[in-house]
Amino acid sequence: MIRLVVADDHLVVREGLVAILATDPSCEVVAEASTGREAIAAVLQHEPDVLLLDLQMPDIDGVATIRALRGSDCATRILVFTAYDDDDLIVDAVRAGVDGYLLKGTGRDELLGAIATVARGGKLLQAGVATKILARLGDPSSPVQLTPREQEVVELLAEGLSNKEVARVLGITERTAKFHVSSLLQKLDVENRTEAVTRALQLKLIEI
Amino acid sequence: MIRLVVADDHLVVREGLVAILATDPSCEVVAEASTGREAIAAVLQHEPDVLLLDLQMPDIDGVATIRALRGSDCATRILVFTAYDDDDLIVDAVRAGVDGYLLKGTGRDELLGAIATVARGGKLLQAGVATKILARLGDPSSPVQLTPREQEVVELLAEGLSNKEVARVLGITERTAKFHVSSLLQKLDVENRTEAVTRALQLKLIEI
DNA sequence: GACCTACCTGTCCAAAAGGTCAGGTAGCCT
DNA sequence: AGGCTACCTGACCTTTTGGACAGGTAGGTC
Repeated sequence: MIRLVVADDHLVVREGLVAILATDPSCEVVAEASTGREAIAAVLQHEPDVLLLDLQMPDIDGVATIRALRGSDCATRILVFTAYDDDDLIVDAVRAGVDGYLLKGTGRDELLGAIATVARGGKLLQAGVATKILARLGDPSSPVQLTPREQEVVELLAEGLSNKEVARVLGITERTAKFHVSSLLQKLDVENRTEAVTRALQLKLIEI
Repeated sequence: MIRLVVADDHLVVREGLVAILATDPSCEVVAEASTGREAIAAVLQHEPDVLLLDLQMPDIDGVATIRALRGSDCATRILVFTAYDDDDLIVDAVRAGVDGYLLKGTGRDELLGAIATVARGGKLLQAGVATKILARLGDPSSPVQLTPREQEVVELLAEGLSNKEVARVLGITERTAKFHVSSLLQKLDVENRTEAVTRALQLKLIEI
């Protein structure tokens, strides 16, 4: 018998998971949680075999929940079940130590199979997810590594600051600000600050 | 008795909705669909009272599904149930003629109440959704309306093109390109082309 | 000490950017 | 016809930008 805790902030998703799990006599949902905090409390209290966890939740988000549980001594396996196929989140979650990563839309058999797998101590990545991970780690196509200063500068560029303004904000001379901008243009392989901002956004170096 | 069709590409969500609806003896799910095409076919075949519809689906997306059904003569009420609280999608869906808009995470009572409301012919917008609609329509805080030419120019700016390059691409003089850039800076209320790109991205005038 | 990186600064210069003032055309609407 | 918008162009100006030199410091590693 596999004991589970289901954590998702959406009632409908929780109900759906519970309904599907109810069709498998070897599964038993011992608790439900709608926030990260509730999920942590439920896991520590019930010590289930598997935690089915959404990444998006109020108060404590999924990744933080994973880190908190991994920091405790509980042996519960964590199976992420989320709508997000965002690269960064997947990488973060996997780094935080999940045992499996499923995308919402997963079918009944795949879901039950995944639960059985991680309950046995196995690891599991869906095909699409694995592809993203490998694409990120295996093929460092754009390992653009900015220095802390360059990071600050590119963020200010996105806000439309001139070299002079950047210099004032950072407490350096305009000449040095220009130096950092030039470094950025080189690293990002672009010809002007406007394109640098676009490229930085594409590479997710900055957000707006 | 309210007859429903449930359309969502995620099995878990469909199961969740069905499970919740099963607790209400006045509701009956007559069909499920996992794509827009299936949803249209199911509605035309069963002519349910209410269609519970997700906006994100393979083949035909939710908004297109709504338009297709509104174009037919079926009297089925459409209740959108989606994870997206994206402003544009909500506005599009409401414009396409939905009878209600619920966000995933809606509770049991609210869901059943909403279904009963639209089945009676009522309209329904969740508080959060209504706020977004009003914010968009009632308070035209930034009704930045670019001319076709300005739209072209701002897209080229995002690619890092200089005025001279913009002029060459558009077949105009550099002076005219500068004119359009100046117009953009005014409309977007910014001081330089770099900030103009950032602002245009924030306003979703362009994509990268 | 030699070496590396990150960081900072200077001078000189050509190009680009952006504003101001002053025009032009074409199409559409009342 | 008059008014409107979108679009295009010119001359002139100041500021900004970005590159090409050529250096400096501080902290860390080998």
